[in-house]
Amino acid sequence: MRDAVVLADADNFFASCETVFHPALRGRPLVVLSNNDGCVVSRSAAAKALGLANGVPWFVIRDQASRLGVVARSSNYELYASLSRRMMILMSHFFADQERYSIDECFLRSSLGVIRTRHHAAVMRETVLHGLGIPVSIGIAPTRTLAKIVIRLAKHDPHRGGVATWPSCQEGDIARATSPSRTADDLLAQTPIGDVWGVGRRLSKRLLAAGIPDALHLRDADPVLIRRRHSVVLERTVLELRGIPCPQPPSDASDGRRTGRILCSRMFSHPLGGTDDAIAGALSVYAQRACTRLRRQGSVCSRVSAFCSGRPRSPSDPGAWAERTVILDDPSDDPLVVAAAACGALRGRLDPDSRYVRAGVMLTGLSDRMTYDSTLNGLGARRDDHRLGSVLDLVTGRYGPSRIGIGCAGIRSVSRDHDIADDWGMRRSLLSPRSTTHWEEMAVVHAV
DNA sequence: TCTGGGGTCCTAGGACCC
DNA sequence: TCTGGGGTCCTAGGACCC
Repeated sequence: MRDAVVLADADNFFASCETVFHPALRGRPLVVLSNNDGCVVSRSAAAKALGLANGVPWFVIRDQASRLGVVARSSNYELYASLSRRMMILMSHFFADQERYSIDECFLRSSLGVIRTRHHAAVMRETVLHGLGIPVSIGIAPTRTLAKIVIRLAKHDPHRGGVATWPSCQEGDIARATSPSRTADDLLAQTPIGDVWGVGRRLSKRLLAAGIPDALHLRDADPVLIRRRHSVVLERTVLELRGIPCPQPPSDASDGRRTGRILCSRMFSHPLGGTDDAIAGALSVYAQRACTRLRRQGSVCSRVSAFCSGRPRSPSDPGAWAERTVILDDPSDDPLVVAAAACGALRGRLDPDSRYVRAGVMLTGLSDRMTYDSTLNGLGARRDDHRLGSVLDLVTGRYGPSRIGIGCAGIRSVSRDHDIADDWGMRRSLLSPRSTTHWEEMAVVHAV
């Protein structure tokens, strides 16, 4: 008997999280906004029913939305990350080999057979709904790509109770999913090519032009030809659509798993001039955050890149852009070293007449700290810096990111609706309480 | 006036090595 | 005069994901 892929994906995750401690919001049109309250990134079912789209700038629809009684919230990352962790832990008890694919979805593996897998999945869904208040949809299929397709039925067909299984393996073994099935073909034919997992805008245009308008046509395309004309990635998608699993390496970096590079970048709450000291302050803060992630995954970096970009003034104007990479003499995870490198990288390279709207720090050339420490270079490098980083981590973990910092990122004023600084930091004017991560914002329950 | 952030993999091409 | 071949590693850029 073949194993089944179980895909669990929270419904409208950010919007659902907002209702957990505010049950009065349930059923109401609700949108969650990106950083700086920029654009819509999550919508409740009622907001979707009103025709509000994802990705729309908030200032464009604000008036219309308030007329329609839509509630808006700033992104409350602390709350979402905390609820995500709890949701993942709950689900990890039901099936093997959980892989957290993103903040709101995970893949699991079941060898229980189709009927028991469905039952188990339904219990898992109820457990998360009642234990956490987050609705989750579940797709069961022989491969990830098919699970991604069938989960749409779970989300949109209310008769399915939030769980959908790939047609043709309803009753029997998951392996039978590879045998021909009218309903499976119908489902593939109803899936536009751009909705297939791994096919983005560019690729779907090319495939449409090549006479492949939907998932069914892609499944029946010649894999060799697809590989030659497109890529080995798309060839794998063809095989997965045929029910043949093509394993992918784990992609998730949470829980300290290693990633290949670390990027920390943000838009400013308002444009900053090229001579503004605040830019160095921002780079220093981002460098320290990046170092925290670096230490969490037990790595050191050998390259520090800093960049700063301006807003285009016209469609033909690419906007101001400054970027430089510094190579460290000794790979490091020391916030002092990395912040100095990031700030130094752009010193004197910013245009005084330009207005900048975003800055970022990227760490690359990552290697395992223990392995590096044991090399000849590592033995020669100063290693007494670990303690500073660890202390920063401890203080930040306990008192929040605004209470301690080095250099330009030193003591800053603290306000709830500005992430770190009162000048350039993220604007979050519609932030809900961070009920699970901040004592002073804990939910209050009244007994009557 | 205002439009997110952080990852992944693949490919091509150059440097380098034996 | 004639000037190899096969491998690895690294990087930049493109496409995609949530």
